[in-house]
Amino acid sequence: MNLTPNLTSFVMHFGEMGSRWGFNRTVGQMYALLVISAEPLTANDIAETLNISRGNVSMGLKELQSWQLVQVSHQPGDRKDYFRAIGSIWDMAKRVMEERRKREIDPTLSLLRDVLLDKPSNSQEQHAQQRLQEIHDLLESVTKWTNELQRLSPDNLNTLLKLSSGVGKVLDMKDKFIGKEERKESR
Amino acid sequence: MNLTPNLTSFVMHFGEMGSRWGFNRTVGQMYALLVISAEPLTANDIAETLNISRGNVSMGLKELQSWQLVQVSHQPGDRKDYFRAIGSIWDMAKRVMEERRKREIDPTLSLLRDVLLDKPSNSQEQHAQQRLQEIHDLLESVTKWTNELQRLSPDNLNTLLKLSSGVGKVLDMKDKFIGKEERKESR
DNA sequence: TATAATTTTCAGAAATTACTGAAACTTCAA
DNA sequence: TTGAAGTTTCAGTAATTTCTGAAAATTATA
Repeated sequence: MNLTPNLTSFVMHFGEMGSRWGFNRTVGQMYALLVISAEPLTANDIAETLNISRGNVSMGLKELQSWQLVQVSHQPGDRKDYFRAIGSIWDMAKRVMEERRKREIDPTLSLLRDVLLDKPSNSQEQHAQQRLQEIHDLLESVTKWTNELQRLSPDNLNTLLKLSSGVGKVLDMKDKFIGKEERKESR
Repeated sequence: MNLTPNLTSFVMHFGEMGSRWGFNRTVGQMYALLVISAEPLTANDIAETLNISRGNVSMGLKELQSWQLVQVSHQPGDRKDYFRAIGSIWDMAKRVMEERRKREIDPTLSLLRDVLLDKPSNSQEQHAQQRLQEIHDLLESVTKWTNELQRLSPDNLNTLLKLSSGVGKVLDMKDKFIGKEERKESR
């Protein structure tokens, strides 16, 4: 397959950025390619278009599948595997959020929990634990948020994102609302 | 300086995670060390405690300063530089968010803007641009959100984080509320 | 200004990570 | 079964990143 210069530069750029997003250059390129492609592609299409080895493509696709960012599909009467990027932009965003949480936050959270179980044995530990507790609490809140976001419908996600300049407003709403809800519930 | 086993394991863990968070192992360890330390440390303290070379510490501290995560300070009558992690957990969280946005989102956003300026020259580009437009819009919203979050006081950030499980509720109510607010404002 | 204390730089070594391509494996159809 | 079409694996190599340590630079003090 041949890409226009414009699209090539996007694909290459995504490769460069790849490392900052947690996968390597070629995986980034492969994903970009799949995202912009109207049709599903075979591993060979990808290897050719990007000029990388067939073996590398196989490994890269495995990685992308582990992120649940690409899906295999098949064409009738053709036994090759065809790959495409999963669903909507929201699906992608959710998956990336989820995977990064798993890789970047969960392990630390679990270590922190362990460390915080021990009683501090001296003033150095005493002080350290205070900081670690703060980090723990923050990460735990972030985790809750991402869980919550996972559950929202695309519609609500959209609303929430567009609401940005209204974070202040959201906070205001919360007071009134939560207040109301709680009063209602406790009645 | 000597760390208890517990703290050592935290520092080492932070090193391992470092790469997932955008800096290398030793930079991660250095930061962890500074975060849990009650007193500011000299570059030599750090090199000794972590068993890494003085030169490496110097480069690492530069990196951490570029993230604005550590500050230099001085002790009267001592010309050594002392380093400490910046302020509160919120300061840290904000800085990390900000830096990651700069490194992970901004460059892509700017490339996307460029690519989207060109009129699609064929149906391949046509389709690609649609997807790119979606990605662009999403990233732009995320950017706005992070800007908004930067401005919030620790108090409000706290409230917002704690709100997580209520996001759904708030969104449901949103229509009524935004309606109400706007009516109020336009009066 | 000289020198001692401290920090930074950077060339090369070490460690890590990514990539290739040929061989092994799997799957399907005849 | 056999073999053709396709995929995966993985040992070895290439590329990249990180780290060291000695030399250069900086800064304060006498």
